[in-house]
Amino acid sequence: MGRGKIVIRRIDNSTSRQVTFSKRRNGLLKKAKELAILCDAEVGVMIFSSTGKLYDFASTSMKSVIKRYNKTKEEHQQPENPTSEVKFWQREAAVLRQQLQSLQENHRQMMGEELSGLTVKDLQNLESQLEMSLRGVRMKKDQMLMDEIQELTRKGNLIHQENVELYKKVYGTRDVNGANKELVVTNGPSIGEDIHVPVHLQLSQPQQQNYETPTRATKLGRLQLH
Amino acid sequence: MGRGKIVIRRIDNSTSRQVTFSKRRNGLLKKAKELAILCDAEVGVMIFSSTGKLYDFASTSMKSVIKRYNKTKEEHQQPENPTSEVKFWQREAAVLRQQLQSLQENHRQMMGEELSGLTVKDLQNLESQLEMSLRGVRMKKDQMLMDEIQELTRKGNLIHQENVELYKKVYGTRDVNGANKELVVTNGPSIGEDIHVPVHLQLSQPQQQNYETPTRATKLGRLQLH
DNA sequence: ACCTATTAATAAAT
DNA sequence: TATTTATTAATAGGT
Repeated sequence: MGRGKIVIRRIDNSTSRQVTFSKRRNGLLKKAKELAILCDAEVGVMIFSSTGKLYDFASTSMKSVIKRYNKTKEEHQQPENPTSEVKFWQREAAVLRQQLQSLQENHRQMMGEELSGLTVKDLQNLESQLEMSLRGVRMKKDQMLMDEIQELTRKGNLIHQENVELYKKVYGTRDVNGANKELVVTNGPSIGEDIHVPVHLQLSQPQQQNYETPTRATKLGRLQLH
Repeated sequence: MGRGKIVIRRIDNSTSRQVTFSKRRNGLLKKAKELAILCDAEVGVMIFSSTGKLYDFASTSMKSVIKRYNKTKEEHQQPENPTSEVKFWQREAAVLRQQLQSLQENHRQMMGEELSGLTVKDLQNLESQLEMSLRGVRMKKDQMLMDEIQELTRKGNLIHQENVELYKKVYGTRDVNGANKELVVTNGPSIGEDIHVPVHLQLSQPQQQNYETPTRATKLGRLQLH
């Protein structure tokens, strides 16, 4: 129900994700209200954004909804038993720590470190994965550069066109090939779109330039945890 | 969004109310699921029909959602009875969650996914990193294969040596170049150590074989968290 | 439950 | 973030 159809899958682009979150969150809360009013139901909705912010709605009060929920579920252990609460968070931390550790090991292997425990087959698969990633990254990069080139070309042509128009206004249509050639031709002969083909070939090479601060690589390579 | 517009007000007709409840309840739950998936949010919905029946959805678990809700509310309102131990673990979990998120984003980028937010420079650095990793992985893999070849060669030579000794015991030292050549030479002429040079060159190519279950790549590529 | 005209939600662009 | 607009999705009312 928008300009195009979408697949229900995590939205990669973080800006779009945030925008969509904002819209759909409001939509969900509105629908919850309507349901409660139209159908005389008791409704509670809790939403935590990925950044941890809470958005909620309760037709009566959240306390009441939760109480009723617990009652229905026959789990009366919600309030505070300080010991159990500590245990809950300890377990939470343990789970998170384990996930972190697993992901870290993974990350190190993808960085080409800590390969000792792997079999040849593991290494081949890792190699394939890295090749695939590399292809994706290069494709994206090339695309961005080509887009930029195209945009610049477009603008160049516009300006060139403008020059021609200005020239006509200043000198009229007579003597087009005369002394003014130098002015009109300044931009070079025909700024064509196909200029990107040789450029593309250049950019695909595994260049090791590093002509600016390599902040990103450092960030990627040496994520500091704890 | 139906045959006619409706006002958001309690539906008098009990049958219509029930039908609408059923439809809109499903709609709400569906939207909640979609929001959670699309925007990476933690969502909990509880609905009690006017007859008291419970319908609910939680992207993680309702227990977790309620706990988080209570925690968030509690933090923002009363400086209650903050058992320092509970607070400690809550902070611990928060820190770990943040680290996880950071590492996950990183991981996705190294997998060639979610490249939308990056600049060309970022992509170049990422590319360099992937190339470096790839070199490391290939080097390790080649080393392992070469070690294996060396080991096999060593064993082959030992067996060959043994064969020679056995031959001597059976036929004495006479006629070493005679009809027995075929037996002695079975292993090929001179199982040398330097055989690895051409082998190395072969193995360095970005082969895409995948002739066995890619369990490792899958594991690396799709680490499931939560 | 199913059908479909109609409204509501929202994806993408701005 | 807010607004606009083209499209899809939800659903009201009917069978």
